[in-house]
Amino acid sequence: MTDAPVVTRFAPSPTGYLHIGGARTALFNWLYARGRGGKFLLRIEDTDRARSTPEATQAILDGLTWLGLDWDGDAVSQFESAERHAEVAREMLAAGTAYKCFSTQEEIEAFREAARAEGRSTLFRSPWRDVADADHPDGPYVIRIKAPQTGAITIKDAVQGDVTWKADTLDDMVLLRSDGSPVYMLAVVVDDHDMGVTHVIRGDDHLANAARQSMIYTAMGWDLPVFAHIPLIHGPDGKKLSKRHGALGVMEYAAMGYTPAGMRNYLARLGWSHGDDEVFTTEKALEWFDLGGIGKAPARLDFKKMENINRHHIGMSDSETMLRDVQNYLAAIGESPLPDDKATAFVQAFGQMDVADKTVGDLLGKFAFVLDEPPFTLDEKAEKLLDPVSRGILTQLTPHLQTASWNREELEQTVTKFAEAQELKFGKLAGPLRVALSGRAVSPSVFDMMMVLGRDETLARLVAVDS
RNA sequence: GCUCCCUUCGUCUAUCGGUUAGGACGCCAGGUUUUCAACCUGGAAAGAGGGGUUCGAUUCCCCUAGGGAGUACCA
Repeated sequence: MTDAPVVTRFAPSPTGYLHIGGARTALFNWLYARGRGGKFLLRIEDTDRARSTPEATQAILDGLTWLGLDWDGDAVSQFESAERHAEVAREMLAAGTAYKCFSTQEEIEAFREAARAEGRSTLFRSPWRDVADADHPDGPYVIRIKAPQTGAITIKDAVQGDVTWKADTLDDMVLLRSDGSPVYMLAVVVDDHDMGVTHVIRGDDHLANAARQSMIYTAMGWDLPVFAHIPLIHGPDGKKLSKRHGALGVMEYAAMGYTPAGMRNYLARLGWSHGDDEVFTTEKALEWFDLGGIGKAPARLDFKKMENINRHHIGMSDSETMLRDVQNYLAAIGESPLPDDKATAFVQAFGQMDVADKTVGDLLGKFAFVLDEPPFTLDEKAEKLLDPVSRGILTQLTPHLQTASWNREELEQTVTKFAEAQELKFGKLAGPLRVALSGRAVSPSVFDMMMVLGRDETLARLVAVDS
């Protein structure tokens, strides 16, 4: 490892929400930089004016924020540096590493068609590459790089290893369009250089671009960053991610009840490994993450595993974090947040109980007994459990609880003894008791609920079912 | 078409020339239980195919097949 401070960046195009693949790319960059005391920058690649929207930019920022990935400084707009990009193209022109090309798009298209028809390479060879200024016509032109025509270009990739292209398979790409606007390939390189980016960690759909980009670095005499092209994420069916199966925005994952901590863990584990470690905190990920642990093959999304990881994180979560996740979850599904009193009740209850659910939604269901207001409306199952006979039995149980001291051991003893005295299996008693306390047929342990509810509320709920 | 990348249980992965190929999710069986879940025990389950190199290949090389990406005056 180098001693120079690490600078990474995440550079999304603001054409939609932050999807799961982008989120993972951002996470890898964040982990790498933050784990080494470096900087994590954000650059919005908004040079495609037609497709870029401020709403999308905001959605991406929101997604990153929800995931817990913070960036250094303000997100910068690539479009705003257009003048600087053009300046570099002109510098290259002056240095002779680029040239003006007056071929029209029609000419180029015609060339390519002919080449295709004859089975030749479709790489365009501009006739203007070596034409002297004096012989230039007075018309629109693009600036093209003078790509090397012999030899080979090798980029060292931290994930893919050395990747080599023969020079004759690379063409003189356009740097500056005829309207004077920079092309993406130029913009990224200039921005990455100007921002001091030391490590470019991005999807491997950019691997081929790296060869082209390296020519610009070389032409300008700039140091190349370390490249790390990570494989894309595929849907559960192994196909490229699409809206049909999981190319959802991260906020939709929030709405499904995944927590940021769970997502970070799952996403980190998808395509990266640290031995056999599966469930780990973000602190550990920061400590362990490195480029060498990234795999080369694309990984599929597995919701079952994601749920499992999420469950562990809900189990590990502290109350305050869990409350924040709950509030974000409610916002994501379009419901109003818990009001203060319920939030407090939730925090208290969560702190007292040892719970772990797959999703925040499931968790909330578990805490319905503390969040819902009695009297409860019972569903069919609950109604069945709380039949008149059961109500009568609960009424007999109440006085025993009245005199019990309120700790879990004694409560268990009291209830168990009572059941024995009534010649009832404990399960027979637990059912009605559960319904009385929670209004539902499914709930946490009845003793957990009694402890959380406290004596007064517990007794009140028992009395309420006495009819 | 051309260029480049990828390929270990169903899935995510470990292994960095010598292992009974390990773990996790999921699945199956059994156990536990106070509902749901969880939990415990056990089990089935993998090196795409073919050639090399080597005393020895999952591991290194080549070919094939199958995936993927790029090939723009898009990003």
